[in-house]
Amino acid sequence: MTSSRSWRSEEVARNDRALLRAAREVLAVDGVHASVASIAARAGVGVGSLYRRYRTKQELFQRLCLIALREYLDAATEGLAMDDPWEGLMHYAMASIRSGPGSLAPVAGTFEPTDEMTDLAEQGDRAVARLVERAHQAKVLRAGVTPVDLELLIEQLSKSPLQEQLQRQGRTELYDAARNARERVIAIALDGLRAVPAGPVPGQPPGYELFAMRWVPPAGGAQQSE
Amino acid sequence: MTSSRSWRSEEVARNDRALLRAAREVLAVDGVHASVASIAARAGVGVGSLYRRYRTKQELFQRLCLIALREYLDAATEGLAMDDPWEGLMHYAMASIRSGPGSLAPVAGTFEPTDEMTDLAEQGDRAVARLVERAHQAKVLRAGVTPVDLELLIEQLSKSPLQEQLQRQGRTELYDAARNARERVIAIALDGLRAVPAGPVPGQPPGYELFAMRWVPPAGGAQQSE
DNA sequence: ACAGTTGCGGAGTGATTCGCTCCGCAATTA
DNA sequence: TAATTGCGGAGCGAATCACTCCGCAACTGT
Repeated sequence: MTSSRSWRSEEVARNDRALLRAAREVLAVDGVHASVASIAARAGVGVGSLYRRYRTKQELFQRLCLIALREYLDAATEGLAMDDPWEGLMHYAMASIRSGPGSLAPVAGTFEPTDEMTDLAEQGDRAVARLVERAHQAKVLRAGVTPVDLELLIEQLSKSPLQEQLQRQGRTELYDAARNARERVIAIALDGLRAVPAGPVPGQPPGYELFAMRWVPPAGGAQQSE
Repeated sequence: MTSSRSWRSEEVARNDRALLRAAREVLAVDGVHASVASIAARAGVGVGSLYRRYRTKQELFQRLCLIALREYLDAATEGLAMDDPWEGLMHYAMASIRSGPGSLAPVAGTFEPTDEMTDLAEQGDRAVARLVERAHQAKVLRAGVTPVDLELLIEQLSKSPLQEQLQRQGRTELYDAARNARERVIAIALDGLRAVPAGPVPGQPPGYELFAMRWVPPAGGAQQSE
């Protein structure tokens, strides 16, 4: 069961990645009530394959949190490794938003964290504190902003209600527009952290259909998962 | 349990308000899967009272959306009535965040909107467009920001993952700190819309316990609803 | 004082969905 | 061809869902 030469082990790994990605997406949309069936369906595997890898639903979520914490720490240390204080801070923020600790918020507090998890969290917090302090000393970060402010802002930006609704309704034709719009919103919000005025808003101005579509039920009838 | 000196009509109105408020809160936390039982419990009434006022769960949600749309339009027109373009814009943004159209996003698209709803939405959109245009002409709004950018930013800020988790775990002692922290985050993010640099971050710097508590399960054992 | 009215809380109900198990099957190996 | 291995998903008991119904308390008219 360890390392077999060349078998379908690569498909196994691929399935596992798909499973983790699907779990994070479904968790972001459905919250705590996310069902294992929908996770497996989104990953394109059967529930049997899910339960062969994770003995229970909670075990899968724990693994997810552990991975997110690792990405969180990595993002912070990478940011610290950068020379420019502001760029380092933004690297951390962007990566942290992307890895989505915010989307894991519904799971938080539902199980006792392992020692490894608390350890990773502490290391990450220390790195972020240094990141913030460095940016303050360079006068590029707005005065008064604390690490907690930054983390809460990141969490606030982690979710994407618009993209969630789009994928819930299966309107794939608007995915690109939604992603562009989301990047603009994130850029605007993060620029509120700047001590100096920001440049122009990046990307294309979003079309109006993104906002207008929200209230009308989907045409095709494709709702929920698959 | 119900002790009122005069006739119950005032209790009826009070129950109705509590019902609507509870519905919005539960909807924000649980999404589409919010159960009527949890809504009634949070409002402090029985499910029977809920169903006497709203024939079905969807009818309650529709009423909720209608109210949110009205508040949305009111906020925009009030903002337009103000003399200062930036203050008017911020008044709209704050009020819109508070009334929480973003927390209604999960319901959006699950039913056909009534004529009154589309009408309110169109009026509101026009008012917001004027609000944005006026702010641009006064050079107080960052160049390139469109009404859709603004609305999506507002939606992004409408949810409060931290407060949701706190109330899910029943940690009432941190409510004030969480509200303060949330106001700071909102202020920071909205300042990203400014053309000119912003002042200091309002409120007290948030304590670290707000972020540290997230991963440990609640001590008392009070979880979920009730 | 007392029958009538009104709105209340929540136990009960059938249908649905949940997490999870188990098994037939196809693909791979020897 | 026989053995092995991981796969998808039907199926299971338990839990939860939206919703109904009824006994009860608060209040009114006479």
